[in-house]
Amino acid sequence: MKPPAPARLDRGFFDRSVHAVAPDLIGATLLVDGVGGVIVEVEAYHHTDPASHSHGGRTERNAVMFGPPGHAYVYRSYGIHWCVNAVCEPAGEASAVLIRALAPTHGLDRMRARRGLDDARLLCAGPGRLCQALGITKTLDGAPLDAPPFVLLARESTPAIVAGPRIGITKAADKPWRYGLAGSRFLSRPFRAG
DNA sequence: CAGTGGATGCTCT
DNA sequence: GAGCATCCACTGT
Repeated sequence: MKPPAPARLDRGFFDRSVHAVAPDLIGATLLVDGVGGVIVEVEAYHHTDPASHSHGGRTERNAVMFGPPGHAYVYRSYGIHWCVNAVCEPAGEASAVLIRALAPTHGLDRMRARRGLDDARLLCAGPGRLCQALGITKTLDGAPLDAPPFVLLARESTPAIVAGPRIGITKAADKPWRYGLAGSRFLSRPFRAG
């Protein structure tokens, strides 16, 4: 017997608190046009969190965060990189999970060509790196995660998850809202005691 | 391995 | 005009 195909995550998966969705995304598989891998690192940004782009209210850039869950919020970081989030919670709550690192499993050659690197460990180890490897840009801002070019597959077992402070922020920097797959070689940075 | 600084462009005040 | 949810190259141990 052929094992059952992994379930696709539907929009209902994201229609929960960002603090529930974020750790549940660890171990899920994210693909864009067939290129991607297993999510090993994420960060949660709640609308009541001063570090969240949505904290100051709706603007042109963060408008997608105020829309329905299960969609991609893509923004430009430091003028150079793209970063991708999954919008969570009921529409209007404006919370999202930043996807920070993948363990590459699909389309390694295309990732290497886009990144100009051979080392699999560095292809998707960081939010800007993974967007470059998967070809994610502003054109996917607002796109649903349960339709092409995205594929999002549920994990098939519950992994060991570690948590710690988020990276690269100055506000609410003490909150332990970064989640990672314990022991993964593909994290953007190691977890302190994990 | 740790720390520093430059690149680079858009958003918001 | 300031401030970034980053990355890379370079320095010094």
